[in-house]
Amino acid sequence: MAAGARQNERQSAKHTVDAHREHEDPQFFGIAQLAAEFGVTPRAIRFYETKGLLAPQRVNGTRVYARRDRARLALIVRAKAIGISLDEIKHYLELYGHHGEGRLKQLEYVVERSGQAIAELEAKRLQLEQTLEELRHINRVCKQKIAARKR
Amino acid sequence: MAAGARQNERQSAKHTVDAHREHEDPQFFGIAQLAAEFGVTPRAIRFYETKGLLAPQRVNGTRVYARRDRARLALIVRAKAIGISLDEIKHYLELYGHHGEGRLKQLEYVVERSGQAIAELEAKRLQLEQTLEELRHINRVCKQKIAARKR
DNA sequence: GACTCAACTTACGTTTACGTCAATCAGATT
DNA sequence: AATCTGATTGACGTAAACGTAAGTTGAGTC
Repeated sequence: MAAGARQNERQSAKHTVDAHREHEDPQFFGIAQLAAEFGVTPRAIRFYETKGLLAPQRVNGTRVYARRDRARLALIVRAKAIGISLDEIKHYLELYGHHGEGRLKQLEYVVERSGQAIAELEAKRLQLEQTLEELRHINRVCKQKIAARKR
Repeated sequence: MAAGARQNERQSAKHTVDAHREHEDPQFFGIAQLAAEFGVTPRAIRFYETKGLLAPQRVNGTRVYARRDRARLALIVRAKAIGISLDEIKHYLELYGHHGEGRLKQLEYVVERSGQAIAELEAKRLQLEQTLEELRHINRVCKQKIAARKR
């Protein structure tokens, strides 16, 4: 992860220029860099792009990701871990994109959609907590039985 | 859901026998019944069986599900909603199966595995709550902006 | 200027989780 | 006996989410 950043530093010969950038957090990121950071493959990131979830700038064809893109990828990865499909994630991302500007109609739409999304996720959290509770029960019971045998 | 149970009652002509069973909860279930109850298709339930997640008794080839099978299906559906693969769910189910009997070694294994499962689910819950928090933030901000415009 | 090397595209393959017929068959109904 | 309903077993299809291989290109390195 941090190793990827180190390699990029080495590539540049301008020590002096690098020196004054050393303490800023980076503005842009490469695909391999992000892939390593979020534990996904570059292939996956390009795939997300074909699905319209990401749209990084290009420099001579090479993808260059800004911090906004990085944040979007972070949300994609989290949402995937929760078990949300890429199609649904696309809707989430649209909420992220449009909640700054927009006219009243737009804002009201975002409120409604995000409200729905929140409700769905809370339902999912309920399922998760029920399952967790059952597993904790099993764990508890087994520990008790083990303790009982050692007496 | 409850409509499925009603249909089965109607099929029997022995009113007297039915009458004394009326107030017991059913022992067995058909595939269409369970499918309706849990919001999945019969095809899906059969598919889970081919994957070794269910093993109902057969009566002349017809699948008959006991309450234990019903409970397993409930867990399958919940786990799927959380975003767990059928392969992983299989492991969960094995915990459910083996935490009653078994020798000490077995019990200790179940404790360890269920402990892992709990840790993983708690991690997932964290991701979910982070995402929820961000959505709530968006929702809040948009509502404020709308309120600001109406002034 | 040849070489390296990462990143790009295109195309096809794979796994998971089912859906969709089609044919069959057991019971219940008429 | 004929029919109808509901369930079962293949066989095949499909959509999502990538993996893999093959060939190309642009930017620095020797």
